[in-house]
Amino acid sequence: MARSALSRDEVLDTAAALVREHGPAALTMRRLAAELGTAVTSIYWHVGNRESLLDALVTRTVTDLGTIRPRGTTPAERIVSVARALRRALRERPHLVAMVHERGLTERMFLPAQRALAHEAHAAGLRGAHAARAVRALQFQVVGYVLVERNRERAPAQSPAEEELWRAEAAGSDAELARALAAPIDTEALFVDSVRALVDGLLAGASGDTGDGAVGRGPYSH
Amino acid sequence: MARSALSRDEVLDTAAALVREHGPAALTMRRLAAELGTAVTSIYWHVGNRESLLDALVTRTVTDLGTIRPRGTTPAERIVSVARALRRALRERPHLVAMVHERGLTERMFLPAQRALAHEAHAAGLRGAHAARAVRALQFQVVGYVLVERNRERAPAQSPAEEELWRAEAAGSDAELARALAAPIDTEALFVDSVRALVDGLLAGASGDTGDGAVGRGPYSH
DNA sequence: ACCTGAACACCGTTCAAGT
DNA sequence: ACCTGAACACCGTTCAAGT
Repeated sequence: MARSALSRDEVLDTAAALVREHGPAALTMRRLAAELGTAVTSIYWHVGNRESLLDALVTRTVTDLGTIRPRGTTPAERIVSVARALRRALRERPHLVAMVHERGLTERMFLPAQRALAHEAHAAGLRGAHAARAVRALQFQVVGYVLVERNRERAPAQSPAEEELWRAEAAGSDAELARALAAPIDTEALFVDSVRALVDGLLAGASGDTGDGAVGRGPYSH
Repeated sequence: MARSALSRDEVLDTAAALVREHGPAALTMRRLAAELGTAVTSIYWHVGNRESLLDALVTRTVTDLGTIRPRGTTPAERIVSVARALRRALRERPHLVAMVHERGLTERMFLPAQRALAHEAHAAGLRGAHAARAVRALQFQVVGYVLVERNRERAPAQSPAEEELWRAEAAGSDAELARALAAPIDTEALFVDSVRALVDGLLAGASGDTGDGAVGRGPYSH
């Protein structure tokens, strides 16, 4: 049965669906062609090659992540809300986000959120280079957190032997701490706690200076 | 020329060298065989298949990252020193660390550092579940930071058009902030600032309680 | 302008055969 | 116990040929 005309968008749609459902490894040109009901070589006419097909998928994902609306009344609340919204968006498309990451476009994907954070940092009284550092610290933290979190989810089950090791070694100083570290993590709660603690630390340094200065001031030289 | 007996260790060594010098994509069974001067199939006798070869490389990397010695006098200083040592170790083997990450073993790799952080959290007066959260917040932050940082380094050059966009949009509120965000990042300084700020935020909540409690206490409900 | 099958140079892996 | 070449089923990509 001769299928109706193939289009670039159709190729991208089916490719995205393939990645979403079966992971990036499933996106081979031959399988994609089979899914589309065309010859493998037809795809090349529409998207060039596999590399630029992936580029296109990644670009799409980046623009999809474009909308961030802060919620809450205080700057700190609004920053936490941006962080949470971002985390949710990233977690909804794990494979595609991983592809964005592999291609080094994580930062670009983050531009809209960065803008929102900059606004809130300003509202919180931070200025100039000082504010920029706070924005970037938050940006790195949120993105980094989600990357680590995703990694944990893919991780093979922890061998019980290792947990025992942990417990034996650390029990001397704080048994409850050792137990808590051996227990599973509530990653949502930890995320909010982390962002909150960082925001507290960042805003604590907020005085009107425009400064070149460091965010904290302790003697942590190396 | 018949080469001397092949060994599993020799296979792993050359494989690791290949990854370190030419990236993970260069590690094909055929190329590895050529490098070793043997038939492709000999490798299979020693390491099973490509998958378990990668497993072995990753396991090696994890144990290599095993030694962490905190430096400094206050707990806060010592935590920052652990974070910096860790960042350096991760950055020395970018490809191998990426492989560890892909295989979901980032957390395992982090066990020794986790132990050191737990010790310092205790010394700083944090206890029980409260201390565990602080340890994990730091752990996620450091690993996440390095992941994001590595990503930036692989990123394609930012198009000037985007920077202009940024500047135009944000200039209204804080011109210097906009300029600072358009400038390149001193990632080392940002890293230390971020860790410091997080430590400040985490230790600010430190009172003797064993608590279930959150690290901060503000009303950031959603 | 769009689609096709044949062909090329690569993969990882298996297996029967050697020593 | 260790090594080998041949063969298999997969890749992405190119290209001349069709409509």
